[in-house]
Amino acid sequence: MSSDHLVAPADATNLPIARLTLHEQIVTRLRDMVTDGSLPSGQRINEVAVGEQLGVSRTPLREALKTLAGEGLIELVPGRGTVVRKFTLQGVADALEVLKALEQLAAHRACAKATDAEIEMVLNLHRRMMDCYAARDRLSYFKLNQAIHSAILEIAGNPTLARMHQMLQAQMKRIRFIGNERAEKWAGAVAEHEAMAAALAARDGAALAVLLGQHLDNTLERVRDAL
Amino acid sequence: MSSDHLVAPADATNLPIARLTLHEQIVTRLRDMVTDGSLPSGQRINEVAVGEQLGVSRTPLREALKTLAGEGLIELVPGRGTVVRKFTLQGVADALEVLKALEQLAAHRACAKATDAEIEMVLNLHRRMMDCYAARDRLSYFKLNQAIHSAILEIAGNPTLARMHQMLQAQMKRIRFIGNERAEKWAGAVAEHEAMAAALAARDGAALAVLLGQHLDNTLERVRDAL
DNA sequence: AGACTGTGGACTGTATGCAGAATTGACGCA
DNA sequence: TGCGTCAATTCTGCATACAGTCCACAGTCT
Repeated sequence: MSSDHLVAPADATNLPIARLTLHEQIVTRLRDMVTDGSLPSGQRINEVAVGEQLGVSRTPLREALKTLAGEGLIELVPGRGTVVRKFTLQGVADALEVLKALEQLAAHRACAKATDAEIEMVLNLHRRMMDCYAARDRLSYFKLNQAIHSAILEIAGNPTLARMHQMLQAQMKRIRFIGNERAEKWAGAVAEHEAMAAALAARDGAALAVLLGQHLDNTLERVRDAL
Repeated sequence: MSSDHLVAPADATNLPIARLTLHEQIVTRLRDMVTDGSLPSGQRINEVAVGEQLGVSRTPLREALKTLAGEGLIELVPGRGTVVRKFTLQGVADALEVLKALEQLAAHRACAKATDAEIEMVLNLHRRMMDCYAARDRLSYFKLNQAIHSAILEIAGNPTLARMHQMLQAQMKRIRFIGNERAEKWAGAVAEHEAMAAALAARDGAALAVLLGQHLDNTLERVRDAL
């Protein structure tokens, strides 16, 4: 047997291979199902039905539901199971307010400590996002948008901050997704992103924080009638 | 039979009786066990052992562990179970930084919209806490301290904000508890609380935010050698 | 007719059982 | 003595089984 088999194949990274438990996989699947609407908000989740649909037993499914409840995506009603959380306008406003505080903190930190390579990476994401806007590719735009915000949070280098942000972002994902449907709203968001990219390139944390704040304030307006 | 038996006994409230699932009870028990140190940080959790200790089977216990993992109190290691999360100095600093952002947001909101009764309620907690300090009752002081911070978060009237704050506060609880052991540190914290109470009484959100920020910055120093 | 009560089915909450991965400790070897 | 290997044991991950709760519908009584 040639020793080639002992070295990593060409496409392998050196990262430890992902050891996903069933529980974790279910968590991400359910998160996606909430985002894409196959689990409508307010819907009661039937454990046996969803379990069969995903091909898993109730045990890991229930564990996943507990995790998602901790993230605030669903709610546990004792004796009556779980329902997908329903957002009121006020609830969204509240969440966006917290998101704003977190992202502004991240903005200051990120601008202060980002390497040139990291900034270039974000700007690259931004350019690709703009291409998607030009092509009116809403789904790709949306994913890159989230990636940019997450990247800034990563660069800030505060794992706790990143965790909290991800939780909130997951909650808002569904609503934001339906939010940018109207063309003029989308255009507005794009303009804001241009300004934010410029502030980041200039490492102007204060300016970036202000722009992020405005962006999120406007987000509330954009998603207003998506409820 | 006298109709007296049909009315509620003297000590009964009219609130719906708390329907706690086993899962929820286990969550709070485990949280306490992490705080009081009976589950030392870094310790690997043996499901059968802890299950027997609490008198529950592994299923609800595992569900509780998933919840706590979502809160960041413990970590799930695939194939190897769960361990109580270990904090580095940097990790605590990161968490306190986020806590600061959240509490400052809450400070502004709370000062803006609190009723007189709510402010009086917090000031009352504060006075009771000072009594505990005078009596050197560390445990009661500690609980009232947490209660004050939580109360301000409640008054802010943003459930999402309150949720995030509670998660972080739960993480820091253990460390803070060992933090105030030295008398001079305790005195410093007390002085800061006096100033914060005054700012709240004056409904000066900006001042309260600044004071909270300093308080948390100092908290980091106070807990520094508790790691 | 309307309201209340009892019963059956469905679903959640908890316990237990089983298979596979991980750890420990002994043993052999250098 | 130190290190690597391998087997036994322990523990986790998942599935299944059982028990208790909720809900809807039908029957009964006023």
